[in-house]
Amino acid sequence: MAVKLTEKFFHRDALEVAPELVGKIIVHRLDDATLIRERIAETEAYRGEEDKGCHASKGRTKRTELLYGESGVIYVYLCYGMHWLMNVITGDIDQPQGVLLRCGEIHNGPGKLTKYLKIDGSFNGGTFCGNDVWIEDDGYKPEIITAPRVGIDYAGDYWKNIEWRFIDNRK
DNA sequence: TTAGTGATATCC
DNA sequence: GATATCACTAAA
Repeated sequence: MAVKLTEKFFHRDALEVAPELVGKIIVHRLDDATLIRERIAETEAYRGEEDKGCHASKGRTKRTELLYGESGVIYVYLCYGMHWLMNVITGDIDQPQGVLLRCGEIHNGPGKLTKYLKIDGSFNGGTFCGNDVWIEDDGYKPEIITAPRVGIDYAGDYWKNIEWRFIDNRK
């Protein structure tokens, strides 16, 4: 019994959505109808302009515009010229918040996750509520542990240590 | 540990 | 137009 998540699921606070996304299954349907599935093992919440780890903390730009937009939107970001990091936008319009899908159960690391799922920049601005990429709930209830987010050393002690990273403890 | 990679933002 | 930055990975 796999239930496809709808816009309603994403239209909540990032801090509610992020832990609930752990254990869900992301599905990508290719042109030839092949389904690529991977269970999400780790997410991170990014929330608001005051969150120094969030791209939107530097202000609203063309790049971060999506963060302010509709929930359920896919925000794909090219990092270090090679790796696509995949986010889902949550919350209300004009609130820059989202959840980074940091890694899957099989393929650890955000770069590997998107590579396996064949996600790239062409998905930026898409939606998880469409027919190409979506997220399923098959009833799996992971044991979730929290941890400080990674890769935001520049964000200062407060934001650096806040535990907005959610990991499936089964890993 | 370090090199490589490219879009973005920020500085001229 | 130029440069500094960056939520990473692979190779060594």
